[in-house]
This record gives sequence, structure tokens and C-alpha cells, in this order.
Amino acid sequence: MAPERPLPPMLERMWGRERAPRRGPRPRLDLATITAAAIEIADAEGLAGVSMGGVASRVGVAATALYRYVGSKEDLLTSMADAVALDPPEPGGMPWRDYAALWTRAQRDLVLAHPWVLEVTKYAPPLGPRRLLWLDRLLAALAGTGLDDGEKINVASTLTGYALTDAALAHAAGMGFEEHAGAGLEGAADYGELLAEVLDPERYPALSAAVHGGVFRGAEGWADDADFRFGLDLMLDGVEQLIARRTSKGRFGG
Amino acid sequence: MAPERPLPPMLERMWGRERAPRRGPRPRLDLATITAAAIEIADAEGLAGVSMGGVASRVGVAATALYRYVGSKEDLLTSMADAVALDPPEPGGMPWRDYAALWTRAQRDLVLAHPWVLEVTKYAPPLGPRRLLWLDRLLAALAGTGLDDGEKINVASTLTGYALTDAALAHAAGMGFEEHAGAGLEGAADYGELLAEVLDPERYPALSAAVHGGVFRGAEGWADDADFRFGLDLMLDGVEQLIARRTSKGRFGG
DNA sequence: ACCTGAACACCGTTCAAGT
DNA sequence: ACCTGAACACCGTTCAAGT
Repeated sequence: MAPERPLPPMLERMWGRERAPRRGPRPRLDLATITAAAIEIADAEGLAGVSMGGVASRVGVAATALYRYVGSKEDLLTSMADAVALDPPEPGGMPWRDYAALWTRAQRDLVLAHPWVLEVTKYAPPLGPRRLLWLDRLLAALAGTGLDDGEKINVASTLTGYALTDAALAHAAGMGFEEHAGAGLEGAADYGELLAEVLDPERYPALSAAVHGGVFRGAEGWADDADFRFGLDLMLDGVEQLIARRTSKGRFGG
Repeated sequence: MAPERPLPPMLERMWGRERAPRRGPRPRLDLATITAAAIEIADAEGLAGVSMGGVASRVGVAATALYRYVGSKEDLLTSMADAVALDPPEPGGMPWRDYAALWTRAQRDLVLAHPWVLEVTKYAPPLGPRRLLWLDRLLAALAGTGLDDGEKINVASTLTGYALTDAALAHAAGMGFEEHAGAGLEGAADYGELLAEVLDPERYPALSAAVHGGVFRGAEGWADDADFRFGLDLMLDGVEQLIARRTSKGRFGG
């Protein structure tokens, strides 16, 4: 009803709703510029390389000037996580299952291209313009399925979670276990070898058997693209079954 | 073959394999004590409250003494993430689906009890004794299903990812959007209200419709226990279908 | 061999002062 | 109104010195 409710300042800026300032010098920056600079640093040096001072000097300003545009470093990270998302693929007339697969894969690829997203994502519900656009498009693709809105939202968050988890695994596997989560694994050989070294077969019978059977000795490693499709199909099968249940009960119109 | 390969020092300590020191004063601490102190702080004040100095003073030692037991703060966080896991439920003779549901729910509850786990989990493959025990028990529960080891591992990581994602969502919903990811949402009312305020129905048609339809006006909120079961069943249905496929092809023995 | 204390380099954030 | 520069409180980590 009330159309002009005051939003939190950070949201105002993320949605480009800053009220034009009356007098004084014009601002030299905006949130988008600052965010883009921070993303460049994170892509090049990882999230640890992102400091307020570093971002500031990249946009040619004193560190403290950033606080005109950003409430805190946390704010900046939130903005980065939204801005790094490209536009979602368009559903067109695609069958829901094809689109959902495409949509999930695109999210996975995004994270693989910007691994620092894994450290930034606090799993907070999306509030930025790009992330919400992604959500909108999946809802649209599920329009003809007979699922209700709540179920659609649940499907979306389940798929997003899967994309994140799988990307994290693939990322970890690609690191060769040298730089692992700070666990001090410099030069450690292979995941499977480490497990074989460390596991007591009496206390870890099933896992030991799997390790000695060679589960972790795959060609490309154990988190390759086939693994991604495996889990994805598994979930989409579940969704499909749910849709079939809904449809057979005759809930078509709404 | 070579039984005494030198593991990274942090792993040695996590697995209690520290070689007994020859001479000099006996150590006053060990990794478990330090880790427990850090966990207590994180539970009470959040992860931001965990500093090397704080942990040190809690165990009665100078900050710099911790570096006898821990290579870095990252090491300590890794140890915390493993140590916080309780023992997994025992499969007994339970049907695989019941156990998988129990196992996933227990992981979700663990994260809800220690929300800082979400910030610490870099999604690195597990290497600690507790996390690997969890993995072992799920593999054991899936023993009779005809899935191969790789598939079982994939099921495990998919379910773990779901537990994390869902816990994060439930945690976020429980926060009432006051302290959200630093997005500056102090005093912001309701998630649905915020979306209604911010979304342009032309650019976000499907999502706008859902919002105005009241998806985010659930009784308990939109990330309650029913939602958890919804997604879980969805995935277990997928697993069940896969198992059915495997079984019907006659791959029983191995 | 373990622990301390001083020291280093760095960080996010504040605030008063300039324009 | 925007930006600067000095300053503050706090970090993780090192290193030489004690016992």
C-alpha cells in the first residue's frame, strides 16, 4: 500500500534507487564501480586479497571514502555476490526439465569461475537484482507443471544448494589438495592415499573398503562432470515424480 | 605399502598420532583442548568472536603459544569443524531410506545448533576422524542397495550439501532479517514485504506473482520443517529410482 | 621442548578537518 | 556533500629470549 517505504540504504543502492543529492560536489563513484573493482581483485587474488584499502586504491580514492557508498566491508561482499551473477538463461519454450538442468549448471559454472563466491555466500535468501532474476526465471519455467509456488521455491533452493555444493567439490578436487582449507596439506599426494593412510579399517569398515576398492582413483578425479549430472538427474527425477503425482490428481487450473 | 609416510602435521594431530616428545617440559595443552575452547567461544559469540588471543586466554596461555599446536588460525577452524560433529547415528538393520533421512536430518540439526559451521565449511572433502565416520556409516547403510561405491559417495555428498543449504535457509529465516549477511537490513520487516517493495513486475513477472500470492507469508515462515522434508523426499525418491534401475538390471552380487 | 613478551605488518572503521 | 589524513583498536604471526 505505502509505495515509498524507506528501504535499508544498502538495498536502495543495490537497486539503483539512490535519491539524487541536492548540492555539494558530485560523487565520483558509485556502488557498481566499487563492486566491480572488488570483484576483479577477488578473481585475481582470491577473497583474502580484497581489503578496503586495496579496493579504494584501485578506484583511485582513499580507503575511508568508500564508506560514503558502503556501510561496511560485509555490505561490499554482499554486493559482490549479487553483481557477479550474469543474466540467467531465458526459458523460451523449453521443457521445464531441460531448463532446470541448464539453470543449475549455469550456477555451478558461475561459482567455478569465481570460487570466492563459496566463501561469501552465507546462504542468505537473495535480495539483489541479479539473484532474484535467476529465481524469477526458474519459477517461470516451472509454470506449467502444476506445482504450487512454495514447491517451486523449494525446488529452486534445492537446486541452488546442489550447484554450490558440487562446485565446491569440483573446486576442491581441482586444487590437488595442496591448498586445502588451510588444513596444512602442502604436498599431500592424493585424497585416496591420505584416507588409506589414516583410516582404521575396524572403525571405518565401509569407507576403508571403498577406498581400497579405488573409488577415489578416477580418471579425472572424483568430482567430474559425470558426477554432477548424476546428482542433478537424481534430483530432477524426484521433481518429476512430484509433478506426476500432482498432475494425476487433476490439479491443472489452479 | 610404506606404512609410515609423513602426514601433514595438522592431520597427525587431528588423528591423535603425535609422536611422544623426548625431553624438555611436557606440553600443557593439546589440539582437542584448544579446539574445544574455540568451539565454546564460537557457540557463544559467533565466529567473529574467535580470535587467537581469545582462545589462548581461555586456555590460560599466551596467544603465541597456540602456534605450538596449530599451524595457523585456518588450521584451528578446520579442526573445529570436525570436532563439532558428534558420533553419527548407527544404521543397525534400518532400511537405507530411513537411515539416510535420519543421517541428513542429524547433519542439518548439527548446523542449526552451531551456525558458525556454515561460515567455516569451505566444502573441502572431509579429512577429520568425525566427518569420515559419518561418511562411513552412510556407506554402510547403502550396502545392500546395489549402488557402486562412487554412486554411494555421490549420494552422501548430495545429502550433505542439502543439509547445509537447508540449515542455512532455516537459520536465515529464524533471524527475522535483522542481522542479515551484513546487508544492512536492520529493522527490515518481512522478506516478502521487502521483495514486494523492490520488484518490478514487468522484469520479475513470475516472482512478483508468487510474492503477491503470499508464498512468503507462511505460518512458521517459509523454511520450516515441512520444507526440509519436502526437499529430502525429493532427493530420496531420486535415489530410490536409481536403486530400482540398478536392481532390475540384476546387479546384485558385485 | 615449551612458553613468553615484544614487535611487525596489516586491517576495518571513526572522526575532525578541509573543499 | 564529498573526500582526505590522522588516529584507534585490534588482528595473525614472527622471532629472540627465557626456563
